[in-house]
Amino acid sequence: MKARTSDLSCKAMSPHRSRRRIPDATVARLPIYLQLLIEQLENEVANISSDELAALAAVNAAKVRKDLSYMGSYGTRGVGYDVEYLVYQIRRELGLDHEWSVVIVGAGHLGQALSGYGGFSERGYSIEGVFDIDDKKIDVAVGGVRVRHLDELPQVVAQRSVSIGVIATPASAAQDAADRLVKSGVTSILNFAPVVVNVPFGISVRRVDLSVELQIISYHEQRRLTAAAQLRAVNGDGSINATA
Amino acid sequence: MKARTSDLSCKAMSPHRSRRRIPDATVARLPIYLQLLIEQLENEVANISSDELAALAAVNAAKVRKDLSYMGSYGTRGVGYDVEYLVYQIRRELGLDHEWSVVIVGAGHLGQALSGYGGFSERGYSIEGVFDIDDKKIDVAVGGVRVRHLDELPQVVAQRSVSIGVIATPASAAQDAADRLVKSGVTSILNFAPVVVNVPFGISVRRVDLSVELQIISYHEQRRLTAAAQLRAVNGDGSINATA
DNA sequence: GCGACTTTGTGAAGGCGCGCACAAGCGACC
DNA sequence: GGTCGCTTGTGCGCGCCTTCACAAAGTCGC
Repeated sequence: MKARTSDLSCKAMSPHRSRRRIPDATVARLPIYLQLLIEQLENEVANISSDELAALAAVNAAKVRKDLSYMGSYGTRGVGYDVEYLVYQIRRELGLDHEWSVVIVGAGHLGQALSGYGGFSERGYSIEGVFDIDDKKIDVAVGGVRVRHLDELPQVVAQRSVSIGVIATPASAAQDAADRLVKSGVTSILNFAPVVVNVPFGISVRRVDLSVELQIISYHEQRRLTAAAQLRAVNGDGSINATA
Repeated sequence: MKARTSDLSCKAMSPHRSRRRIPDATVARLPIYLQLLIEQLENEVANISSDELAALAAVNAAKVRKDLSYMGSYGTRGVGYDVEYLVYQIRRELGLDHEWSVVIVGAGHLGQALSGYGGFSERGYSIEGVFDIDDKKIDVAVGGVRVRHLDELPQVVAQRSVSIGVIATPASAAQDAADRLVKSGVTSILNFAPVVVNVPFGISVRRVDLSVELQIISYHEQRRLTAAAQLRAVNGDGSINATA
C-alpha cells in the first residue's frame, strides 16, 4: 500500500517542506530534471527556460513548468530558471540535501552492479553494506565494500541508521531478505527481485523488475510487427483502412 | 494525434491479435499477473478468482478483471479463471509465445548482471550477444556468453534478427550505443544508462534509471520523516507548528 | 429443474494528469 | 519611463485510469 499523507494535513503543515503533495508523476520526473540541470551546471549554463529543459527531458514545456511550480515559484518571467537554485530546490525536495544510508542484500551480479554504480554515491547515497547468506561470497570486496553475512544486517542498520534497503537476491530469497530488513528497522525497500514481497503496514516497497520492462517492450514490438503485417495485407487487397 | 485504431476498425480486423488497444497501465501489470499465475501453476492451482489474483498482485480486484477483459473474456462466472489458459493468453498478448533475440551493449557489472539474469531466458528472451568497446573485456565469458567487440554488433543483429537492444553502458557511452543499435537495425531499446538518448522516429526507447528509483524512495522517506517530526511537534505543544 | 450462491464483465462516476492557451510579470531597449 | 518581446504560472477542458456497483451468467446441492 502506498503510504500517502492526506491533503488536509499537508495544508496545515509547514509551507517550507512539502508545501503541497507533489503528484507521483512529478516526483518520478524530478530526478530526470535534476540530472539534466546538473549537466547544465557543469557546462556553466546559469539559466534555463522551461522550453530548453523540456527539450532535454523530452517532455512538454508546460509540464516542466507545472512540475517545478509544485516546489514553489522559482522562475523569473521573461528569463527562465536559475539552474543552481533549481538544483538546490529539487535536491531539497527529494531529500538529497543530506546523505542516505543504504544496505544491499544479495551479492550476486546485480548486487555487485548496484554497489559499484556511480549514480548512487553521486546522488548522496552511501552504501553501508552488502550482505549475503552464501559463505562463499562473504568477505569478498565488491565495489569497494566488503560483503558481510546477512546475520550482521541488524547491527549495521542500527549503527549506521540505515533507512533504505535494496533487495538484489534471487526471487526465492527476496521475502526472507525483506523480513530481515524490516526487522532490522529499514522503512523503505527497493526490490529488484521478480516477486511481490509482503511487508507490514507503514513500510514502503518499490519494485523494479528488469524482465517486466523487457516484456513491456516486447509487447510494443509485437504490436509494431502485427500492425506492419496488417498494413501489408490491407495494401494487398485494399479493403480495410485500419488506422485513423 | 495518437495513432489509435478505432473500435470500429478493430472489430473488422483479426479478432485474435490485438482486438483492441490495451492501455499502457494494463500492459505494465500483465507481466506481474503472468508471473504470479505461473507460480500458481507450479503449485498445481488450476483455477483462480480475480479476488485471489488481486490479493497476490496487491491491486484492486475490479482492476484485475478489467485488465484481463482487454484480452477477451476468458473467465467463467461463479468459478474464476483457468490459470493455464490465462497464462497462455497473456503470453500471447505480450508476444512471449515466441523467442525474442536481445543484445546487450556494455559488459560492466550491469551488463553481466543482465546477461546472467534468469528472468530473461525464462520468459523467452535469448541473449544473442554482449558487446563492449573495451578490449580488456572482449572474449571474457559472462553469463555463458562471450563478450564481443562493439564493431561486431551489426553482423550479429542481422544474422540473428535481433529487434531488442539493451544499453548497459556508462552514461557517456549510451548515445553512441544507441546510435549503433539503431544503425544495426534494432527497433526497441531498453536503456539503463542515466541519460536521455535521442533516436530517430519510429524507434522506441524505454528508460530504467536505478538511481531515479532510489530518489523516488528517498522522497517518500523524506516525507515520512518530516511528517513524523511534525506529528511529534503537534503532540508536544498541542498546536500545529505554523511557520506561515 | 430450480433456487441460492458465487464470480465475472462492464456501465458509470470520479479523480488525476496532460497540454493548450493566455494573462501576468519581468527585462531590455529606446 | 514607456513599450515591446519573452517566459513563467495556471485555469480549464479533455481523456485515461481506477473504482464502485450491479446485472448477467455460471455452478452446486437437492
